[in-house]
Amino acid sequence: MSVQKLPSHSQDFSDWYNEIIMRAELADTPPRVPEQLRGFMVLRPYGYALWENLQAALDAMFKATGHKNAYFPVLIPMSFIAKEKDHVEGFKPELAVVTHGGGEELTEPLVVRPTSETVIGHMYAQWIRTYRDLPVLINQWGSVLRWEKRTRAFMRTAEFLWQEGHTAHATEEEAEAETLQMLEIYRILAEDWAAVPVLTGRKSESEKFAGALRTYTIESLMPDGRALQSGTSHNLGQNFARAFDIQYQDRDNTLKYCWTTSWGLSWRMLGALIGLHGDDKGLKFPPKLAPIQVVIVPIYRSDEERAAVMGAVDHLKTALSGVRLEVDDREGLTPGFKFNDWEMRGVPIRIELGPRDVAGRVAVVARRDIPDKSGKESVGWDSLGETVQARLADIQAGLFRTAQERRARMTFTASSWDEFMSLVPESGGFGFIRAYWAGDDADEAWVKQAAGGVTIRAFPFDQPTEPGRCIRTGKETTQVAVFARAY
RNA sequence: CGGGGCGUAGCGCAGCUCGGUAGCGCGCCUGGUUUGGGUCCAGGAAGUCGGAGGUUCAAAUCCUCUCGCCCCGACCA
Repeated sequence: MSVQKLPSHSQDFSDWYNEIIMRAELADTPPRVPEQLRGFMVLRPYGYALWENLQAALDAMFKATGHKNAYFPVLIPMSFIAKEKDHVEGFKPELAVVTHGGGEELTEPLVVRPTSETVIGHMYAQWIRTYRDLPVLINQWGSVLRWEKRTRAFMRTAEFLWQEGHTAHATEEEAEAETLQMLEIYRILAEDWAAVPVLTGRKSESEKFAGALRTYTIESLMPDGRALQSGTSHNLGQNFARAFDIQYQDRDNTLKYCWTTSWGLSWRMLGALIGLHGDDKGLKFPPKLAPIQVVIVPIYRSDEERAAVMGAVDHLKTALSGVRLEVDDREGLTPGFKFNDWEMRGVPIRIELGPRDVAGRVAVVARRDIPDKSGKESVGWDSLGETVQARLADIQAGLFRTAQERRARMTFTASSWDEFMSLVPESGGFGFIRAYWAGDDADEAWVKQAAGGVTIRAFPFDQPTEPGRCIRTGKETTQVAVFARAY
C-alpha cells in the first residue's frame, strides 16, 4: 500500500520487474543463510493463485490428450544422473548433492532432482513389457532444483515449480508427434491463456536439452527486447531408453527400445506474463489467469449509505457468480487509493459502486487496460454480468494483440553479417532477428562471441520458401534462424 | 567468476569529506477527520548504522578484512 511511484516499465524494465513482484505481493525473498543459499523464492498467496490458474488450464489440456499425473521422488542417486552421457555433462555443474541422511554418511550421494528423466526412466524400464503397455503418458507436477549463478524472480530461480511430462512410445514417429503435440499445448497456454505471443520452433544443437535428440521451444520476447525460453518439449530418441533399458516386446516377438519424450513448463511463464503486460501503474493480468478478475470498490460516507451500498454489493455478487470476485471493504482507505492499489495489482476490471449508482441501479465498470475516464462506463445491474464477461474477453484479446504488435515492432531481418551487427546493440535486449543460417556449432559459438551473447533462439516452424545466403558462411540455404539475447 | 554501483527503522534515503553517541519521507499503531482517482490533523512505536577486527577518551563517519544485494558480462532445458 505504498504511494511511491513505480520505476518506468518501458525505461527501467529490470527495476520495474523486481519492484512490482514485491509490491504486488506475488513473491518474496527467503533468508539467505548460509550465504550460498541464493536464488530461492517464496511464492506468496497472490502469486500462487496465479500459478494455480495456469496449472488448472494446462492440466486440463494434458488430461484431454490422454495424460495422467503421477509423482516421483525428489532425490535421485548420483549414478542415475551419470547414466546418460550428455545428460550428466549438461547438468553436473548445477546439481545440489545430499551426502548425509539420518546422521550417517550415505554410501552414494543423492542428487536433488534437476529434472526427472532418470528416475522416471528407471521406473518405466520396470513397467513396460510389451507393445500393449505403450504409450505411457505421464505428467508430474512438482519442483526441481538447479544451482544457477545469476537468478531473477520467476525467470530463473534455483528451485522452481513446474510440470514435467514423460512419455514412452513404440516408434519414433509417435514420439515425434507427441513432442510436437505438447509444444502446441504450450503455445495455446501462452497465447490463449497468458496472452503471451510465442515463437515456436526447434532448438539448435548447442541449445538443445542435455540428452535429447531434438528440442522444441516456445520463445517469448520481453519488453526490454530479451528473449525468454518459456517452455520446451524434447524428443529424447532412444537415448534414455538405452541408458535405462526401457524395452518392450513387439508384435514380431523381438525386444525393442522405446522412444521417449519429455516436456516442461515452469513458473517462468508467470515471469513472462508479469513482465510483458505491465505498465507504469503496475501489473495487467490476462483475465483468464488473473487471481482476481473483478474487484468491487464500494463508496459511501454515512452509515446509511454504507448499508445501502453494501446491500447492493450482495446483489451484484449474485449477478457476477462465476467470475473470480473480490470486494474491497477495507475501512479507512479512500476509493482513490483503492483504485490505484488494484490497478497496481493487475486486476482486469474494477466495479465502482456508490450511492449515486445504487439510486440508479447501475454500477461503474472500469477497465485496467484503458486508463482514466475513457475506460469507465455505467452499466445497469441487469446487464452487468453480461457486460463484465464481454469486457473480460475483450481485455484478454487486447493484451495479446498489443503484445503481438510490440513483438512485430521488435522483429527484424538481416541478410548479411554487417546488417545483423547493425541491429545488435553493445548490451541489453533488442528483439528478434531473422536471418538465413547454414552454420554449424562452431559458427554458432563464433556468433555468440562476436555479437556479445546473441544466440539462436530457434529455427522457427515458419520457414521461407525462397532460399537465401547464410549470414555467417555465405552458403545458400532455405533455413532461417531467429536470434536474440536471452534471459 | 570478471566490470560497475550500493548496504543507516518495514520501504526509499540524508548524515560520512572535517569522529562527539542517529535523522527525514512513506508505511505501521492510537484517536479524530475524510471517502466518486493515492484525505487531513495530533500523538506514538520501531534502528546491534551489513559483519568482524583495528585506530581513538570517543567510530555510521577513519583503516583493514569480510559478507550480501542490484546492474552489465561469462555460465545456464
